[in-house]
Amino acid sequence: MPKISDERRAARHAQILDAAWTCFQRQGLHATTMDDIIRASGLSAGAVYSYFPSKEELIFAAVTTSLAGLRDRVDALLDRPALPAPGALVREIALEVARFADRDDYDLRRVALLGWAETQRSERLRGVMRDAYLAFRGRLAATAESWTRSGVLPVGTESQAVAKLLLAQILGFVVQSAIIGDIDPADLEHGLNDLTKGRPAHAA
Amino acid sequence: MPKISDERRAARHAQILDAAWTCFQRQGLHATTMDDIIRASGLSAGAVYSYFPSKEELIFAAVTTSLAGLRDRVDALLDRPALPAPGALVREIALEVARFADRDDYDLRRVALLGWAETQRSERLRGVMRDAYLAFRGRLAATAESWTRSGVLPVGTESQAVAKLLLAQILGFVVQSAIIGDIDPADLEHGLNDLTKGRPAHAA
Amino acid sequence: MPKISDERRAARHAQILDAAWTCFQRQGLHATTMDDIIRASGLSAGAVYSYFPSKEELIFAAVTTSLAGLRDRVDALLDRPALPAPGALVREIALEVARFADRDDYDLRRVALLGWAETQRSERLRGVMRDAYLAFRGRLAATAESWTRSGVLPVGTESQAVAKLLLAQILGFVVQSAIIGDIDPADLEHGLNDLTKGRPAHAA
Amino acid sequence: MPKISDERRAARHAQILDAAWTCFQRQGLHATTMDDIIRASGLSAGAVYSYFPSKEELIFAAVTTSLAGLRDRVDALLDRPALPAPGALVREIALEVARFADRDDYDLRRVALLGWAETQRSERLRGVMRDAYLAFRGRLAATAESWTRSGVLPVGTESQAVAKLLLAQILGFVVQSAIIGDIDPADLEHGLNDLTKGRPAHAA
DNA sequence: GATGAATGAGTCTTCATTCAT
DNA sequence: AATGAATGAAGACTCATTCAT
Repeated sequence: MPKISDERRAARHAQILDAAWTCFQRQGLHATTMDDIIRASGLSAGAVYSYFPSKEELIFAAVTTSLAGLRDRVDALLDRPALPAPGALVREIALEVARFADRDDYDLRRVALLGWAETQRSERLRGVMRDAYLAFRGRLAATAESWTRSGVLPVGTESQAVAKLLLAQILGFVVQSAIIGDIDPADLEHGLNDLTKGRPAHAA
Repeated sequence: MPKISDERRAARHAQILDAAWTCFQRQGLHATTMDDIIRASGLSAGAVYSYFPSKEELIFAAVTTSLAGLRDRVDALLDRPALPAPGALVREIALEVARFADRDDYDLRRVALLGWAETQRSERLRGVMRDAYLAFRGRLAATAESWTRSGVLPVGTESQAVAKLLLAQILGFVVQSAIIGDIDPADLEHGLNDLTKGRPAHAA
Repeated sequence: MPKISDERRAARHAQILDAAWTCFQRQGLHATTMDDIIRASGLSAGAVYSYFPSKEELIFAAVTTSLAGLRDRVDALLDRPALPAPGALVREIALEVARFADRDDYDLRRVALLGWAETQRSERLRGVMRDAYLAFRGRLAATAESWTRSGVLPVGTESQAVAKLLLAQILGFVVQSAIIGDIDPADLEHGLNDLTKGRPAHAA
Repeated sequence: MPKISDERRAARHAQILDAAWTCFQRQGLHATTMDDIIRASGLSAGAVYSYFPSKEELIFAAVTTSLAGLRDRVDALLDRPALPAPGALVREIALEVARFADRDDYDLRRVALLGWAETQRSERLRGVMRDAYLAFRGRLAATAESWTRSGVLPVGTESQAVAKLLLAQILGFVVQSAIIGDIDPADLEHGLNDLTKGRPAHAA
């Protein structure tokens, strides 16, 4: 029987995670100190540590939470009965990624870069992220299959290769978005359409 | 010791940079301590600091050097008189990126993730990286134009959009490569060919 | 540990300052390491740094605190309704300075030399010290005026010049005291009396 | 048989000492690094170390040299056959101290403060400085005796006490000069004359 | 349960001095 | 004799974590 209600616990949890992301985003994962997060959360050191036993755990939770948010949004997009053509779908997903901001100071694109780097340090995080992207890619492969079935893509399409390419386009959009900053979701669609209208490579 | 020769200076410089990359790759940029690098380089603290005035500068140099290496390799690929079709070109570039390893313990893909994250902390690094990717994209746009001229891509092709898409594919390959690890340069080509063989979106 | 009481905070503050002075006096301001002070204070590095954000700040606080102690003692001397003659007053002040030792290992005279040197490095410290000595001299000037009013000094006395001379005598006592060590407060009075009994220069 | 002439050696010696003082004055004794001095001297590290075996030795030489310069100037003043009255003499000495500048960036007053502080760290330096001031005070005592003989000071004058007071006035002038900066050699004379014109303390 | 002061190992960096060339 | 690159022992300061109150 906790002295504090479950709701209150969950609220605190979210409050800390929010504070953490605000800091992480501004300063990066490692330049952010626990004190930064503690202050931003408005709680005490002890309180924060009662929710997350270490900074590593907090980083893990923060990245994982973002990944789950991304999954929910992408799932919503892919669960529709009638799916748009590849170019349009990529545009829509990229747009959703760009829009993913719970608060003003939260941008999934910047978050992603930090999480990816952390992946090189934490085996566990790499595992979770791999699983998330693998699941994402699995859904894209299923989509490719449905495109093949409906004749949008030719018979014999390698759905896994298509899924890898589409995921690459989205991830690459994130990188350009965060570092160069001059890319628009529609650019992906336009580029893909231009490429599609060309003569197939093997016929050149 | 009297004045050291320029060659020797350059050799020391490279020796330190090598040591730094070995460590950075193993532990990430910030978890690597100067002491790690100093020990790995076989030099003394003072010697390392006489070549790089701070850890930040060393990180900057390490990332920048990688970027220059990438540029050289990509340039070599794009400078050929007869360029392959889009799918094949993307495959070749991705292959080159995957092969970019001066030593066993150096992998441009892993390096890239670390550099991208650092970009969120260092305005200067972001600038340099932006410029590098912008130049890269410029070359891809020029390639798209030549494809348009040679009829590989249709008249009216937005070369900038195509370049953004192609760069996205390469960057996204890097991410999947580093995190999931099951992607092959050929996957990009195959996926793109499958997509290209489909009916153009607007004609569906 | 919950919030610490103000008294306890003040006690810790004084404890660190005490430790600092003990070290400063033994080894000088710059040869004293933070570790020396930390060990002498019996606290941890973090604790010391939570009270004083840097060594410079600690030096500043230490010198400033001494200055305040000096001011209090001198004020007590000058606030008396009936002031002694110049020679006696200088002797009394010098005696007070020589006695100023909160603990055995604290001697304002040695402290002064260190603070004066530091004054050449720290603009801020120079400002504080200048203000302190200016205030001291102001009080001496007021004293000179009262001597003039009571006829101890002749009409037309330049109270500022007298104040400068008296302050010089006290500061010079400090220097001789710290470096030569064979000077007694009474020496100042005797010397001044001998000089005073002589024929005025202009009347010679 | 040295490869380098004695003159050249002496010139080098002076050159290093000059460089040292320039740096010491700007930054203080301890904040000045050997590298600062080496660069300012225009010589190599090895060269500087062949003249002064350690930084401590260099500091000692620098302070000692200043002391010798001071002694020469004061001696010149006190060697005159007809000495002025106490107030005028103090003014002249203070003026000489204020003028003591071999180069623009050399000021004996600032130097003095640094040397005094160092005195607390170096037994040897304290000894040399004590001897120098003792000698100075000896000359002032002799002067006091001659004043007594010539009737400027009353019979029974304690020449040692007078000398201590006069030295205090000069040293105190140095302190006020370096820290407050608004004192003039003439202030000492005026203050002393005002005090001298007053009724002797014992007669008050 | 909560607090936040305290800990102390660990970080980056400097700098007096040496010595191979 | 002269050079200046190299050394490496300190130094100032930080910060994840704990635990007495």
